[in-house]
Amino acid sequence: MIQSSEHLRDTFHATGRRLTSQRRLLLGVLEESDSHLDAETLFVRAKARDPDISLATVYRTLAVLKEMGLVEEHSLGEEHSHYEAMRGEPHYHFVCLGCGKVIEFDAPPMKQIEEDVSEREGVCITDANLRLSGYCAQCQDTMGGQSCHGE
Amino acid sequence: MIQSSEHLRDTFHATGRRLTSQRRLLLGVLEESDSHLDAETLFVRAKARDPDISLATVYRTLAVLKEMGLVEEHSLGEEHSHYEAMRGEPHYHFVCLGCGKVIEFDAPPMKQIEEDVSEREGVCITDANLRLSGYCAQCQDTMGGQSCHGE
DNA sequence: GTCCATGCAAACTGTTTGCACGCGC
DNA sequence: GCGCGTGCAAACAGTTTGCATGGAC
Repeated sequence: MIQSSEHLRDTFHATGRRLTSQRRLLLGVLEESDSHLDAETLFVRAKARDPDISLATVYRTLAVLKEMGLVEEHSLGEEHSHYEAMRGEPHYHFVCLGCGKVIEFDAPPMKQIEEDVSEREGVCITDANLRLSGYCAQCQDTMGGQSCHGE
Repeated sequence: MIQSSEHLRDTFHATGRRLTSQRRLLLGVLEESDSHLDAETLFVRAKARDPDISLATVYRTLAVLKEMGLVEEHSLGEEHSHYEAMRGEPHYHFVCLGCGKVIEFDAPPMKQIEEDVSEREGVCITDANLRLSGYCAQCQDTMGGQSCHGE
């Protein structure tokens, strides 16, 4: 969901917010980085360009961007949150328990699951979060594959 | 995965661990409770029966039970973790953003998704975590349904 | 008797907040 | 200039850890 600078300003304006240099910087770092950043990493990378930016601003900005739908928050490693800039198509994550690598993928059958659940339970679904975990190809090699499945 | 007391002792023994009264108590509370408990709630309920139990023991025990596969950890409310006793069949969760209610459901198409991903990406999947969020039937009524979907 | 498990309190991590100043508009 | 956004430091919540004692086996 990368936007031109003017459009971006409007987007902020529309909700009574201001487009500050810090917010622009943080959005930039998020969009440049293909991977999923945690707040600390985002802070470090932003600080490299603006040494005065504070961690509190990172958290506050992430909250704002999330509220505006420009950024998504994930609990990938169970521990702390990771954030990524929205790029339109919904997608899900596979996390390698060996090396921490994250693979994104789409899963068309999810539509079906959502429909089933929302019909059967009478709920309305606004968000779907799917996280698979296991071992990536490299890690399986490294470990001799003994970690794959319980059997 | 409810076990008899003797079998339970063996299960602990097999990994060089001991079956203490606290561990038995915590497992009991987890199994009795149909819902998903956070550490604090589990602590309070356990404390009602054994006023001397400490929160640290709750956390240490949960870590052990998780490692033994007797208990599962979920990040349901994004904030802090929830735990539930394993009951065999895998299942997924819907969380109501309005009232926090959790609905469990099964989703057969998940099998297909797992196969697709593991084949396409060459990974081996050991765990699948699916969390849908939205609004339950009651909350939709209460709010006049204006919260359902973006449209 | 050995050694794991516990209780307690202090430490730690990730995140949030109060306040005075600064900057977008 | 008004008011949101910022930096800083302190507060906070959830979780972990060091240490001496207690209990399982």
